[in-house]
Amino acid sequence: MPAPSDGPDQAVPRSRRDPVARRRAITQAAADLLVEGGDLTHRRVADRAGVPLGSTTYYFADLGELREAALNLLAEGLDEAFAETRQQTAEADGDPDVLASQLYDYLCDRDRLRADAALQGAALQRPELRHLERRWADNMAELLSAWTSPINARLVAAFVDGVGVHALLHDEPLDRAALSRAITALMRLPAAGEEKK
Amino acid sequence: MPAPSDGPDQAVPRSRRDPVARRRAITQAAADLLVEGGDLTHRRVADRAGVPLGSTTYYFADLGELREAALNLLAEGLDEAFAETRQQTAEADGDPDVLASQLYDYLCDRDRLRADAALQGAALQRPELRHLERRWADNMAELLSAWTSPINARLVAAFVDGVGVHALLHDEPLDRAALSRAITALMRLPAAGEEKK
Amino acid sequence: MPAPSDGPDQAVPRSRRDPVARRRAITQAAADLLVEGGDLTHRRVADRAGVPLGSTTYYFADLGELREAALNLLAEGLDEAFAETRQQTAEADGDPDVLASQLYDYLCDRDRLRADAALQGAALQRPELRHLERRWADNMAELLSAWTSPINARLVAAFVDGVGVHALLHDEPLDRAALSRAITALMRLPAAGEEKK
Amino acid sequence: MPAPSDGPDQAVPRSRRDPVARRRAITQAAADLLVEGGDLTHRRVADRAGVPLGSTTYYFADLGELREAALNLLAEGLDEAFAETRQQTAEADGDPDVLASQLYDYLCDRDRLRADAALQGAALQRPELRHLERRWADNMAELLSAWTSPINARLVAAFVDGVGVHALLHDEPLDRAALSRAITALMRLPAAGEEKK
DNA sequence: TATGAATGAGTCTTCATTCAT
DNA sequence: GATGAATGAAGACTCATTCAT
Repeated sequence: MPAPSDGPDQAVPRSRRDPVARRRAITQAAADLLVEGGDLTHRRVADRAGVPLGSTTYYFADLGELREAALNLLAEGLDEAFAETRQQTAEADGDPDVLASQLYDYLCDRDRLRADAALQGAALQRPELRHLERRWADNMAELLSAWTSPINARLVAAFVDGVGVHALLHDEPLDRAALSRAITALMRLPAAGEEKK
Repeated sequence: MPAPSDGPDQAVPRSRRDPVARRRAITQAAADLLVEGGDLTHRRVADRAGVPLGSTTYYFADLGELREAALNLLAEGLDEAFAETRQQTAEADGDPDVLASQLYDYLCDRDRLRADAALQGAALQRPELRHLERRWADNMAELLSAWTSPINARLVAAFVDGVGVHALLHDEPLDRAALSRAITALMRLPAAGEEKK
Repeated sequence: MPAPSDGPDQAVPRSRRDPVARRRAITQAAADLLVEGGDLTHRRVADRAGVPLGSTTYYFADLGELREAALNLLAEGLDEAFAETRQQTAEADGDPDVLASQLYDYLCDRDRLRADAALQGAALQRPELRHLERRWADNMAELLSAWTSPINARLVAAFVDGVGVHALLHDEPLDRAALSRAITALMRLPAAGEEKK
Repeated sequence: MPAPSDGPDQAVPRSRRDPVARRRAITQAAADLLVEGGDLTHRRVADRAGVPLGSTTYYFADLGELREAALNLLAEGLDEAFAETRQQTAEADGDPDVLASQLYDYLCDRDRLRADAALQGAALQRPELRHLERRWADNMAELLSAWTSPINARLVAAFVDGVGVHALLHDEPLDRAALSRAITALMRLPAAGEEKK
């Protein structure tokens, strides 16, 4: 994925004596494991990453640190995806349908969904990791803040989260139109006081 | 819970000689542990339940079975709470505000929220346990089906789930009015085709 | 060592399903290791005791607890030897020569000396174990207190300790007469004030 | 210690490019660790000395060698202190009080005491290191040999060792007068044969 | 010459599970 | 029926040591 600036030399052993790549490989393997929902153990990570067991403890002081790095990687991946979404919605100049469409795409990407779920699970279980999940919520709120009130933005963010989990748990396909309608409705919710009329 | 329905027997040491109570105590302890987010181990369960270590393997073939029983207990607890909610909303004769109010109460009960999260986490991690979480969604859908379309019911269910997780992860208090508005809006969403006008 | 009350059955497996004996065997093995000066590890203890690795952690929560139990065993052994010494010196009705003789015997028993050194080493390295070593010093002081002032008793105790370590470190045999003279002299030391005459 | 006797060279980063200083820093760090009673590991030594991990194995073939060097350093330190003591006692022209006073000072210096204990512990545990501890005893014997018989000198040496350990293990302050009396008495012990009269 | 990366052996510890009693 | 003892597998982590650079 990163630009292969290997130069013209050999390109095979990859990661031997390349601390950055090695660390990354380990982190990535841990992230994969997390997404797949299995337990995170040094052994499993090492196997998955194709590195000797000792490497995992060489690069990370303890399993918690490794887990955090992996979750960070996941969060960064989501951030990137998010930046793209923002980019495209910005161009749409406030059309809720475009936003709904973007979110629909998000909800169809099960890998992303599972990454998010992993983040959420970690945050739920370990309070000290809550900031990772909150990042996502904040991103969402920020994205929406251009188009609706902060409070509505939060409702939409919660809604999308809920729908994401539902998508993972129930396998009936999502209905794009219904989703679009729901998002539009939530974004148009009146503020307190101006209820109804 | 401990109604002393011992019958005319002797004064036994409580739950000794009462396999059902013992099994229940173990299951409950496991459920508590699950809600608290700790690892589930025979030892911890036995300690928590105040029973000898051997009991946990005597009553449950293996840890998976014990976990499932505990999750079932959790699900039952939620079912019960749900039945109550349904009861009260039924009496309200279709007033969305009453429903919103009920859901608000649900979202304020962090224990319930955490039980739900535990269920969700288990379902997310182990596909064979998905039915447990789905139960909750089905309950929700059924409750709402009297008042809105099935599809909207699902949207509301997802929304409530999402808001629940948000409540656990972010600690700002929830705004009852906003929630009420959102639920009402989602329930009133037009079906496909009757869009807009 | 304990009376073999095995009954008429088999007498071989010894310690199978005999928690007391097993615990004792483990403790003894650890004590032996300590006396020999090697590192104390679960594996080594298990090997030495002829029990599976898991047993050592089953009977002792952690290595520290095992070490303490082993040191206690050592201390008890010393206590017993001490009781005997006291017994015999008591019968001697205050004859310093008898005391010196006893101490000489003590200093010739290298096993005892090494047990003492192990205790001392542990106490030196881990302040929380100092009470174990102090026990020995207190015993000594008490034994001597019948015959000399407390302060002289402490001097003698320290002297005996020092000679013990010397005996371990230097291998020339000890001179019984010199030792006897030294002890007698230390015990007869005048108290402060009555110096010389 | 860091007298900048760099000579006319350049301003190097301190000890970089100065193998001797580096080796010494490592040895010193190891000695400190030994005195503090902690485990001796390459990592800990490197950290303490502020040198890269590799240095510790670069300068010492293995940990045993490093340990021995550290113990040697400790022994040298004691030797130096000893030389001073000898110097001052020599000037005192045989006054036991002066000697007792010197020993008292020694016993009040807990750092020295702990260095000695470390040496003793090492010698007790590893026979091949016994010469290190013996050095101290020999020094002592030599110092005293001018004033008393060799055998009495050994008794005094053993006594001082014992008192040193006592000082470390029991925290009541030492009584200078008693100590002085004891040393004097031990030094004046008659040789075998001339007992009493 | 020097050093950070690397790794496999070995440490403590926890645990599910089995089983004798 | 019940339960405490027992144990081997596996987990986290530490480290001496080796070696590429």
